[in-house]
Amino acid sequence: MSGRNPKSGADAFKPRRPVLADVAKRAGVSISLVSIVMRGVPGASPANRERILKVAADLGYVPDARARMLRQERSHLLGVMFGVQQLFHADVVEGIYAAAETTGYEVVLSAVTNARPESRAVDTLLADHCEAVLLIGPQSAKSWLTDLAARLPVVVVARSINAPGVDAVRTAEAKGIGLAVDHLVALGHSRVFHIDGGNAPGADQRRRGFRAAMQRHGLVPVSVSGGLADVDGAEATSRILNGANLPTAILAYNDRCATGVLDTLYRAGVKVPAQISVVGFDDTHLAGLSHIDLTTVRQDASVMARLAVQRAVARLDGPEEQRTPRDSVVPPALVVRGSTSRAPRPEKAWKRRG
Amino acid sequence: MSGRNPKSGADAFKPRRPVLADVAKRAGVSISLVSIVMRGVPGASPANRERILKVAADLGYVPDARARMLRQERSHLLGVMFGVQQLFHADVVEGIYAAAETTGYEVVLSAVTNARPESRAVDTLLADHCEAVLLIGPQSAKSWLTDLAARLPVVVVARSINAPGVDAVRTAEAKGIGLAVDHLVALGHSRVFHIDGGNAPGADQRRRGFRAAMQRHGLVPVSVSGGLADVDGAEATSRILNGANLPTAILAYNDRCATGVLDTLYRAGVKVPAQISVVGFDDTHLAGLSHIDLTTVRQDASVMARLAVQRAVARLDGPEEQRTPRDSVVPPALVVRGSTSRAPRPEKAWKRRG
DNA sequence: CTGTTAGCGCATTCAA
DNA sequence: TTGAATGCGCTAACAG
Repeated sequence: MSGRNPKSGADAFKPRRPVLADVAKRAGVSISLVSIVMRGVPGASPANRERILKVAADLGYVPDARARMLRQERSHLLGVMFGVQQLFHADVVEGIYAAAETTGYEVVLSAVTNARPESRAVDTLLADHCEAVLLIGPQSAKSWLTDLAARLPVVVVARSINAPGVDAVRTAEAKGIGLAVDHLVALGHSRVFHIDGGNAPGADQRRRGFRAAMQRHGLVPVSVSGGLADVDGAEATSRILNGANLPTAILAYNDRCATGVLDTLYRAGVKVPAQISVVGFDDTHLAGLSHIDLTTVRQDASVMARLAVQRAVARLDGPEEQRTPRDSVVPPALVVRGSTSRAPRPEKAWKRRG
Repeated sequence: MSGRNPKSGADAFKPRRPVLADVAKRAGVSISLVSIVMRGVPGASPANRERILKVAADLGYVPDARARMLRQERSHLLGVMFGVQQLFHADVVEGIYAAAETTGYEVVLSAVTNARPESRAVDTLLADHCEAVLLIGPQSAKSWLTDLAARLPVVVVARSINAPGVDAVRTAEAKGIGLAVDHLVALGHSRVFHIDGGNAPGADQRRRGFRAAMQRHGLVPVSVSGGLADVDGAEATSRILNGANLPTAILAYNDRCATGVLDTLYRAGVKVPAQISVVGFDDTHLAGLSHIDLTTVRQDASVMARLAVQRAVARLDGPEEQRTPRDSVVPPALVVRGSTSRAPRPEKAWKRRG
């Protein structure tokens, strides 16, 4: 009970969090020695090291990231912008953490939500002194990305973008759609519709890829405007069902959109895949659920994440020839599940009721 | 072109990011005036304010969060730990951002992944000087939470915990399970099994709630060990199907687990809900997909998020009587969908094949 | 191996 | 309304 803090009068004040000096005083050494120990760099005797670590633990000392980074020339921080509700983004984020582990960089997350636009998300990343930012599926204008890229290395993941100064890691979207079309054509389908993603990441590439693949097979490509949510897929499907021309297969912009398609077909009493085959994109966890059991084009999130981190680190620390932005294209793969089957014979094809 | 940086010799150096002093020099005013303007506090003439803001924008000045927070007594940061793959957590995170918006606190995210345990996630939050932490569905030991709560306000969301010093915002789990049991009993079910969540958040409460509800109806509660992933639900269902005693309804720990249940039943040729009814928990986006169409117990993520933020802020800034931790219980609601129906007549009940 | 010193960018007294 | 000085907690360079 002796030797307590001899500060004047007041008895109950908020317990300040311990700092380097507190640890030093308690251990009877200098501040810089404690700093050396906390950073794990050589320069302290084993005995002191052990004792200081013990004192620090006792006090509950946690290094102050703010002060540490303020002092250091570099932050070694990678900023990641992602959509908190996006299944595919979650896969990429997980991969980014794993990939960053071995690089000496820390990851800082910034979420995009309904109430939090991309610009806000990135501003906090900048304020935090991230050295590079990885943007997952950004929707912002190209010019905005270009401006951002003038300030620090920007790696765009899962959006096909051709903006100067911006690194991109993307799936070969057109090729992926091509795989899906080839698969359907091999199953005898000829009336294949594409429900596109509107302005969503990669939507344009997928639309083009669809057109090219269909034409390659001598078929007529029909694209219907959709979006990235299930409601978009549902609405588009309703429009299709109300139209004159009916497909035997639907290629949705992504898995989530495809669930909306399945939904609407199911409610309309259309059998999948007997009457209409459905293909998604992404191979999110959703697609594998056996009640959905969706044939889909797989984007490899962990490979994309690894490449994205590699690119960011190369831009920052790599040799000169690695410091310029580039495109990294990851090959997609078709995952065949139960939502596709041989095209129905014309006379057995689905007819509108009533 | 006069008055350029008079630094010696070198011509091409890395473009340092602008700081307060750069803006001040360019605008021909003092640093502190720029500071006043950037913080938006009174003390500058409208003319100056406008000009300074313009210069700052031109230079691409972004306040340095590290330095700002180092200087300030308080960080006004709320740390949020969440599982990046958890659908329900995403809903809560979104709600937390929305709720924090009006409080003057910023949100800092820290993800838990396979390779990143909760302790690491929280350590970064502490290093960042968060004033309080909101932990979504933490799995860590109670003692760890108690220790943490000794350092700063801790709000646990979606886990029923009775740890001293810890705030909790949770659903009335037992009541939710009770609603599900009541629903099933009203449909004539008597052989109801519960696939539990093992050690997962709330699992124990749900198990107890199940037992109590069944006994209230004079029925025998059967609990089977499960978990929070779909594979857990699938495995448990296999065991059930191989057992001697067959249920007419299964209550899964959560929606994700329930999809595993549906999956396995589907593969085994068991019709849902004709032969077995299935109920989930959470009402994640998953449950509403019509191909899953799962009757489930809804946890209101946005209400929970709002309460959690309120509690954190009250602990930090509230009047004295608000500064002690407490439990906030959110009522659940049953969402009836297509995975439940009237119990099959005994003679029509599902029989094992072969 | 250890302690001393300076300064990162900013907010904040206090003077002018 | 403005400007000069101080220090937040820490690291880095140097001196003992």
